[in-house]
Amino acid sequence: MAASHSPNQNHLLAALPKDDFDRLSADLELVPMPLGEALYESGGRLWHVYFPTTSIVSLLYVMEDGASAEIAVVGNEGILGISLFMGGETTPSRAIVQSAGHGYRLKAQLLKQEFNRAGPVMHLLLRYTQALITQMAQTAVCNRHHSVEQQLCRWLLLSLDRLSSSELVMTQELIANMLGVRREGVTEAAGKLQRAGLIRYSRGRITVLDRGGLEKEACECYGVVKKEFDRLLRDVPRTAHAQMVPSAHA
Amino acid sequence: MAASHSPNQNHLLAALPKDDFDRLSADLELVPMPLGEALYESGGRLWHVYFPTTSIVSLLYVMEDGASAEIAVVGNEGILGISLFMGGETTPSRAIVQSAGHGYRLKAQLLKQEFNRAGPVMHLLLRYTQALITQMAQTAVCNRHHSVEQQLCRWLLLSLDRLSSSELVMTQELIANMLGVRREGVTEAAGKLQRAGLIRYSRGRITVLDRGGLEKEACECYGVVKKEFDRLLRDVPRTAHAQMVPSAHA
DNA sequence: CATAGTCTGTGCGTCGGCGCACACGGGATA
DNA sequence: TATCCCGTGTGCGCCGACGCACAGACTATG
Repeated sequence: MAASHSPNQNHLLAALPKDDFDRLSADLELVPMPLGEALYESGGRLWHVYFPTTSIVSLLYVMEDGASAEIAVVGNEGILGISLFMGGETTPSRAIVQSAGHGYRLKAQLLKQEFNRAGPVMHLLLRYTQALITQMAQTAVCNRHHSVEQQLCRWLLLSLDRLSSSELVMTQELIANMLGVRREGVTEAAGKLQRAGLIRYSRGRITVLDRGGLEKEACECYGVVKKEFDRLLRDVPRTAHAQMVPSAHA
Repeated sequence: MAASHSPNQNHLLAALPKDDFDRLSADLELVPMPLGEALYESGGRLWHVYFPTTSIVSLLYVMEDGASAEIAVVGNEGILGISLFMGGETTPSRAIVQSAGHGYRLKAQLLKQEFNRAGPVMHLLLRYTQALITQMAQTAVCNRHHSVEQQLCRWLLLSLDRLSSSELVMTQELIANMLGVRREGVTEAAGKLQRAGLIRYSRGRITVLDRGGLEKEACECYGVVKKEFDRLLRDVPRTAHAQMVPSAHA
């Protein structure tokens, strides 16, 4: 598919003031982000930051015994690699592409320079980080108190918000890994949602039929996080820079 | 007790370059932080930031139905009110004093000014925030996968690290609220630890007898977080400013 | 010393999630 | 078309945590 790509598809990039954006745009590199790719490994160095456009990436913590849990999800609203400008040179989490698509990447050094100008770019990045923190915290509470079914709803909604379509390409096994629960638990919860007419799925394709219904089934965690993202990133000007980066892809 | 107080007891303050510290020191106000006090309410505005010295504060998320969970703990290694400089004017979490003591507070406006100088103070605060993020993320995973007993051990160790003594003043009921579990669950876990000779307690006083033993019982989460804090805040110069703020307290 | 209030111990029944095992079936491949 | 594999459905037994109820036991207070 020769769909047109533009950095504007990423909300953070789109929100940059024109001159900041212009300075960076030549160095933005369009990259495909295939399902399952690991952008960062736990403890690894950060060579690039990524601005997803049509992909979704999960931040995972993996434990010694192999058990894992998603602590946040990043899509076209955000950026991957915050620990770069927060000060640690490495990231403690894994970043795994959870929904294939594209994104723009930027050399770590360049983003750092930009951040250190201490201007609008910095403040935008910090606000986004604040929103991400909220998501992590809410995930912690959700893990403590809510049922697999509620969490599945929350997770589907978070993914939906970051995609243009209402179909997710995603096996139950993968979802289980993200949520840190059993695959069978997901099967059961998903079955319930399907019988209720909220979703339909088969072999790795999930279609959301009734978004409102999902929201009612989900725990409050989804709403809290969404509201905070909206609040923190709402009043940033959606500049929508006119020019397109010469999309140097296959 | 006329114990001497000094801003140096807070690691972040102690790590400030001398001239930055000097600029702030006159505005640092020593305040008592009694057990149970709420420094921030969820959604409230931040009028001050706090640098605990001898107290410990928990960041809690409280849900609609009243259930709660601690997402991070802040003691003399840190600062409360990070959302101030991250960009949100409000904080989404409650901050409750979990262990009584003292701390220094600073008017929000002043810290913001300092942060906006975009110098060492800013970088120190961002590094600390990065460490805090790690703690939150690890808490999320811990909530998902670990038993009440393991989490209790982790929690005791985190508290211990932030106190000079090995005695915590803390009822099981309170601990249960922090961990987001049943009080009876804490009773059971604590009983087990006591029978194993790791701790001793009665009516709100917990004495840690065998720290090494606790570390063995705890899940890896404690170690991961501690290591990351050490890594991120290790190489900050512990300047230990000579002068004392005229401690204007009762 | 008596009393009240708080903190801790303990014993239920219940339930959600886990780990395991295996059956079914659609899609791709040969 | 025959075969294999992967994704999904389902049925166990098990265990940890929950909710509830109540019994000691220590402390503070008058």
